[in-house]
Amino acid sequence: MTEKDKQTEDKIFDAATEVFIEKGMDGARMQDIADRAGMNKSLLHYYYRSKDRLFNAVFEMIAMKMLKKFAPVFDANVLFEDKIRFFFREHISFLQKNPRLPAFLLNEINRNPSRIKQFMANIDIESFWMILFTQHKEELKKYHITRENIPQVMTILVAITVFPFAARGLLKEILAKQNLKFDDFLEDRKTFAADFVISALQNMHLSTAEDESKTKNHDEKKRT
Amino acid sequence: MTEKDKQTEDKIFDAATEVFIEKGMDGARMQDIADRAGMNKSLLHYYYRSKDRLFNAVFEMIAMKMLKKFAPVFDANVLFEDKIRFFFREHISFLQKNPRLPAFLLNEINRNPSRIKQFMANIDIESFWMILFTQHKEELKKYHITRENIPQVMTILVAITVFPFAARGLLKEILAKQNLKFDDFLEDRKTFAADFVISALQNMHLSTAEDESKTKNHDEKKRT
DNA sequence: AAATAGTTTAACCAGGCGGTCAAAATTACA
DNA sequence: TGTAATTTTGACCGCCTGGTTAAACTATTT
Repeated sequence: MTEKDKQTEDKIFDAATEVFIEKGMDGARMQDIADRAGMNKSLLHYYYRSKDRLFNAVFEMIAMKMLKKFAPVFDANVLFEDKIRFFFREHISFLQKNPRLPAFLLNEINRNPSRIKQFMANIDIESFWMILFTQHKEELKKYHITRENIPQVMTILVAITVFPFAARGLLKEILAKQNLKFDDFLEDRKTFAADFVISALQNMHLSTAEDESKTKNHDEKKRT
Repeated sequence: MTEKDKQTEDKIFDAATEVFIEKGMDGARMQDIADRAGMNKSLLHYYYRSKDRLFNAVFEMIAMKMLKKFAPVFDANVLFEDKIRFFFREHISFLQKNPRLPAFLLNEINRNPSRIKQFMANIDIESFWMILFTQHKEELKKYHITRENIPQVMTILVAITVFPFAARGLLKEILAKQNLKFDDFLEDRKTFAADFVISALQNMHLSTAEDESKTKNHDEKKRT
């Protein structure tokens, strides 16, 4: 009866995913998950042994789901600027369909940092930086982006897409006061963010002399 | 003995702040707070009645602490670009001293969205937009930033500063693989982020023709 | 059809939780 | 100093939690 097996096991998994995302590991209740799956609480333990193991299964699946979306960064023969446009368009679209994933992951990682290993076990960061740097060596040089600055830029990219979802409730409310809708905001953001970042990259060498020596200089001159 | 009163009440509050930031509302235990304050658990109820009220006091204080940092945005007679530099420098410095505040606030708001009111009760968003727009009308026009795009830009600013702290554990690990230290990353970010954003603003009109008509014209299929 | 193996259930723990309370200790006041 | 008021304590309570178990139920095999 493997058929029925998978059926109930999946029902548990799906219900657990819902509840864990909604309430978090600490706030979630096994009884709540059982109710939502429409079955007896003991079945959760029959298939997953403990709350911890059930949560880990859910966490692993969500982490993978999130990480998979970064794969296109490795595509060869694509201009850096096109990757940026593609990233913002696709990643924001993905998060529109899964708006609670960022907050879930960030919170659970902060709550239990040992899960970072679980999250990073499936990615090879070193080769990520390598591929990115070698694939776009010329373009990055043109932008005056040094090797040490790549993380700064990448963090800006991720921050711009992820943060609005992590602060979703707050941002919704703030936008509403200006008669703006969150969904319209996101739709605009797909292109605005790309234009913004590309504009910054193309022109950073004009507005700054990126020497460390300049760091604390307050008086700047008027622009051209 | 109002002196001793304040003393123990503050000890409770401080211990509660620690524990709530560390474990969150759901994960925090009254006994844990009492232990950390070095007193009997009943005293927490004597001074704060319930876990809920104690948490609310802590949440309110942290929300205010965070919001106060946005006040300089209202300063008159300061160039927009200088405000941006000031913002990144001061806000990142503030968060370096309070690195867990963003994750705490974001999580608790997501977990219980009704707290948004509590968070926003102390700020007047409408006049925030108004002041910002009128104070920097000329500069924003020069940047080709329309009224509707201001939230996009502001969200980018906040995202760039806050996200690294919300994803602190993860980012630390990622940077370590490139032999970079989180603190150095933040130090660099104070100036890099400012240069990046200002560069973007100064040159967006060059790289884009920001007509609304263009916004949705990418050769993709019609959206919903 | 009977025995076997796998699935689902209800009843039931032990421990931990937020919260209460009466008594003890301390302080304030006359 | 004596007494009233306040602060602090430990013992306690009812409830909820994750988890267990034996029995009931269902499907599979012979």
